[in-house]
Amino acid sequence: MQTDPNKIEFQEPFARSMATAARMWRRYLDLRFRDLDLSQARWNVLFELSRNEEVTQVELAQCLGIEAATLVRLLDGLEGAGLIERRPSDKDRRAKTLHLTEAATPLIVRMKEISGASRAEILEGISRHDLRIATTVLNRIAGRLEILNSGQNG
Amino acid sequence: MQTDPNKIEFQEPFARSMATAARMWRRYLDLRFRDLDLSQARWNVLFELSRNEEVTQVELAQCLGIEAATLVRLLDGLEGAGLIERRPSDKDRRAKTLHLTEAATPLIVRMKEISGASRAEILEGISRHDLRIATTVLNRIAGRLEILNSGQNG
DNA sequence: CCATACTAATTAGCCTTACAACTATTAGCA
DNA sequence: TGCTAATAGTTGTAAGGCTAATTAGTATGG
Repeated sequence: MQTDPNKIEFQEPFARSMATAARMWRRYLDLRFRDLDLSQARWNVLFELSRNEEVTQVELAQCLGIEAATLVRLLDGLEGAGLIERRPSDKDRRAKTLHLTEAATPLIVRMKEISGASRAEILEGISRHDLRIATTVLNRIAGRLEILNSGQNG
Repeated sequence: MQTDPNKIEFQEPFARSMATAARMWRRYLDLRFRDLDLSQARWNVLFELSRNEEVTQVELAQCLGIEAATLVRLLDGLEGAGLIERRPSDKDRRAKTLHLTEAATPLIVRMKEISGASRAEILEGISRHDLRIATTVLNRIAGRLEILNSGQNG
């Protein structure tokens, strides 16, 4: 570690804060979504799908930054609830393309409201400037971790 | 929502980045700790305990920002691995105080090295200034969420 | 063309986390 | 003092995330 030692004392608190904030954020959203019988994880799937339909599972997992195996169960739940459909791809018989159902659209509107309101509530009082810096930092970290993780696995 | 609409477009990307970065960070640490048969979650417990022994489970859960019920299982694992002990409190017969064993100390040294090195690796190239702003933002969020969550539950 | 390597989706099994319900104990108040 | 409310720890159950392994299908190299 030839890193500037002055920096190290900032790194540990950062890591803790990030982990805690992320956990609590999810918890809060799960709470807010409970009336709709949905969770933050499922909401993310629906939201991503609403921006980008016809994708395959692998592609969607990539967008969401989760493993394909994790996505399978989320999709099982959403399919069981009648919110999405899996259709066989006509290009590749292994693959399935994902589609929102009619039932999903009003729900997505409602969820957008809730998640937007929650975000505003949680982030209230934080300046645009700071939020943008924080976002940049987090993006950079995610990018770095993607390299590091893929370096170990593949 | 009478929030400045200009801000909203920054909020959604922030939330996504935070969730993704936190997930990937945990994943990377779990990978790095695998040789030691430990996980990021257990490491956090040991680390917090090394700074603050003799606490009860409720107190420790508070420090870590997790539920007491969640901590129980983590402690079960650590106790099974011979790294901690639960002793009955002499002040309150319901409570137990937590203590590291001899076996834990060399492991903690090793884990501190690994987690420090990982942090440096992941955060490399991010300026102290930005990191501090990001930390402040995340801390503020955690504080806000604590209020919001407790407001719903208790 | 066929054997081999890769890829898409799934399943099984594990860990971390949460909530709810339960037991034992303590604290408060009437 | 004795009843009631709160608190410490535990257990049950469920969801989300991961890896590893399986199955089916595609691509590639000889």
